[in-house]
Amino acid sequence: MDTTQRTEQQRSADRRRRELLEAADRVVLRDGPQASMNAIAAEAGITKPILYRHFGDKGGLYAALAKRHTDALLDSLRAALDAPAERRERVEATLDTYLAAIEARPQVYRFLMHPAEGGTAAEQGFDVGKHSAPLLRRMGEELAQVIEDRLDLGPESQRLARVWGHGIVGMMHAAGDWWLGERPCSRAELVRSLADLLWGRLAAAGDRIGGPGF
Amino acid sequence: MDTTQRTEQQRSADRRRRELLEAADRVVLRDGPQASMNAIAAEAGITKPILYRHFGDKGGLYAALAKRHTDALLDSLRAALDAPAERRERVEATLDTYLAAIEARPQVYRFLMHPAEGGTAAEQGFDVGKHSAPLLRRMGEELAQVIEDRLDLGPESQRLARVWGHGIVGMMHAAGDWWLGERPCSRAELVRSLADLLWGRLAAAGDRIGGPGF
DNA sequence: CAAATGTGTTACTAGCGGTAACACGAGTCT
DNA sequence: AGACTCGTGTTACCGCTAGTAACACATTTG
Repeated sequence: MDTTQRTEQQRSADRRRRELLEAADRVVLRDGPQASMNAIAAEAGITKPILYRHFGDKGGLYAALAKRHTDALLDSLRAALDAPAERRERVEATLDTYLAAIEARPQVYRFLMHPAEGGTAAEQGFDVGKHSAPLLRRMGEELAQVIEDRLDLGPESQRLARVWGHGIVGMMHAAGDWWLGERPCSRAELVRSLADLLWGRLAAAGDRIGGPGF
Repeated sequence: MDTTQRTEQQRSADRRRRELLEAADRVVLRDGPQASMNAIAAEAGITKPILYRHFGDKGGLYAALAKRHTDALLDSLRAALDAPAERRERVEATLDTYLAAIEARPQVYRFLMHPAEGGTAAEQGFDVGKHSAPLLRRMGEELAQVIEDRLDLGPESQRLARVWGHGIVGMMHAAGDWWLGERPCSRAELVRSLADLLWGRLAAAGDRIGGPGF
């Protein structure tokens, strides 16, 4: 029952845990989302059962690994969202922050986007704590909170903020994913185009000749 | 070399193929994206190798199954996009069509969106359909085409249209996914909120008290 | 000293995607 | 008729995966 014993051993366990996470990080960076538990264990210089003792199952390792990156990315996004600047500038900075992150480490973010997708049927029965689609949902909720806190949207503000939060995050994600694959333009151009979309240029645009009347 | 023989046998093969696809459809509707080849074969009353003879590998079966639903959904979306009405009405009709579809058969569309399922390493070698979501890409390209055809967006119209196509589709998808999970409001409310976002209400909204200056 | 605890191993299960080898039936060619 | 092809179906297998049991070693704690 000594606290000294517990803290000392726990400290060692935490250090190992961090080392294992870093090894997993390396493997995911190299092999992408298909990284196997065997490969991660080998990279860490150990064998599988240790991974399972530390993280329970693959979902646990995924969750721990995801938390690191989502927390880091969300911190960057919060900084961009909270910068003292015009709204348009803040929106563009936020978009650019996200796109720069996925551009720098595409494999990691592809890994983060795909939820658990377990092999066995254990996932389907009861998912008390792990059903969440982690990164996208968290970003959506976070953005929704910022929108609701800072914008005056009238009586439906709460619902509007949440819908917009998830919608904008989805827009950012899908456009970023497509852009990463095709690279049809520079990052700055993409940012400007998306901000234009959010700024109502879709509604303001004129019809082409032979337009919607037909 | 008779044409009659060939067409006869091919007709039979096509019929079997359709039957197998319908069995696969049933299993996916029941078991979700984790449906295994064994389960599909059992549902069809046969064994695995026949599936592989017809569809090559799991990706082929996925692609064939996906094509059916994507084509059907895209047809509905095109109809909504081409309706003779105001732009705002068309946008809302398109959003509502998509949301009604995913509401009616959530499992199918979850299957279509999350195909990647890291099986063996064989999948990694030749990636016919490895891209995260053919449905999202196709919808994005399709919408981009409609936007470019019908809107006058100035000199950068082509790039803008493609970015917006993928962005709007991503917005629709992410918001729909979140909405399906939480059901925080009615479908009509969601449609209106998203259309409001696209109509520039984000840019037009006023600041809250103690706003961005802090 | 002995008990407990974290670290590590080998060896295994069950299921997956995918494939070879073989067997049967129905039309076709000579 | 007999041989030949071709599509349909099987069983039995491969290599891989996630996950687990059983056992061994070191270290700290009572």
